[in-house]
Amino acid sequence: MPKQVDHAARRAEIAHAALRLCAHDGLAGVSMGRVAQEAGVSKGLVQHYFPAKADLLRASAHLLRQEIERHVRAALPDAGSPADTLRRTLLAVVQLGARAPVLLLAGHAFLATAVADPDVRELYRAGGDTVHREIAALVTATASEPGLDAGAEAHVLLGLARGLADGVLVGELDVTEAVAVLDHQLGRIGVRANS
Amino acid sequence: MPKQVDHAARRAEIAHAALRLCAHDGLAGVSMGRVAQEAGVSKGLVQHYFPAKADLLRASAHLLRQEIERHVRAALPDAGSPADTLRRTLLAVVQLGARAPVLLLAGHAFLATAVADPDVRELYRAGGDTVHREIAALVTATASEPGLDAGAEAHVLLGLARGLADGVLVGELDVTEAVAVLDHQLGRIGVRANS
DNA sequence: CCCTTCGCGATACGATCGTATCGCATCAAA
DNA sequence: TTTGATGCGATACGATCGTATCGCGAAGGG
Repeated sequence: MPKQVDHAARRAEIAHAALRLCAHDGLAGVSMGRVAQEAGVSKGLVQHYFPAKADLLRASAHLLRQEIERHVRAALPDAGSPADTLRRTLLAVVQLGARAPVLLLAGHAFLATAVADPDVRELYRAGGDTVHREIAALVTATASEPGLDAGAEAHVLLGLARGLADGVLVGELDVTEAVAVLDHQLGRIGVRANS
Repeated sequence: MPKQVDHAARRAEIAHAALRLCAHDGLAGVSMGRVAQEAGVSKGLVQHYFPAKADLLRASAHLLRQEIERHVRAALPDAGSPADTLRRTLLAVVQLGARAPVLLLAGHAFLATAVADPDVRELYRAGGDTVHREIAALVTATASEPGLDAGAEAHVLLGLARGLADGVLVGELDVTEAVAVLDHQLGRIGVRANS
């Protein structure tokens, strides 16, 4: 057999470069040539790993989902109480707006393709569902208030966190305010800021 | 004087066509030629009213803001109590995801340009601020719970509404669920669904 | 009735797009 | 060391991009 390279790693590198461009200029700024330049490789190489542009975009969307998940999970190094885990998870989402605007922006840019491309659409739906289930489980585990509808609360918290992240992104409010608002809402279902 | 036409109307028509394309394919799908085709005019005409593409995009962003405002205000034909107004306003935001996905999608597509272009960025920030102020005023006017932080509540409600709209958009939940979640949260600050 | 002035279509241009194709190193197997 | 499959760069091509420029038709004032 001839030369062997880490196929997956190269693909990820290129897709990552595409995400960076996407965050900076939107999907409009993503072209094969620019991705190659951003990744520091030749245009031919990009073509080698992604025969068509659609392949590259799909791969980028999948990578994006992984990256967001990684970012959120990275905020939970030491798992404390369920209440703590819940709060830290939501905080991580809110902080996406400030710490990883790249991911948020790319996520928004892909929304348009999500309504057109069934694959990407399913990616969004499934991703959202998974997070919602996890949040709901944490709400149930916390359960300091009786008679709480965990599913509804999860939707409130998740929707709120995402809305706040966008608000932070456009400078409508800063992270401190957003965190305060989130804690305010968390307080209502019995989750206090300190641990 | 030679021929006279409604300059502003033509500009609006063209910008509207751009928004439609933007919602369908994202900003990547907006080109001078396609906008002309979508608007049913010649490419030269588009160029006549918008010398550069950036002009067209800026105008589209401004039109988008107006359209969203119009959509929300259209949901308040008969102004009832402040509580009713508050609920209907937020409902209108949530229903953007189902009834006018074009506007939501275009809004997301422009987010990337909002972080780059100071003009568009200010558009987003100012728009968000205005809505927030109005919501906060309505919360204050409703005020069935004592000791409520109207600003924080407004952020919760607005963030939630936007997050829910996105959720509806990608099919994560349907409008009925989203409305139920919104009403659930509204109930907490003393706003009931019936009037 | 002519003539100026503006609205608008048509065409042209270089740049860049996505994609196809070719050719040359490179390295494992024989 | 020969060999052949493979990684990857280079080049080419038509389409489409954004923009510049020209010219005709129309319409109202002289």
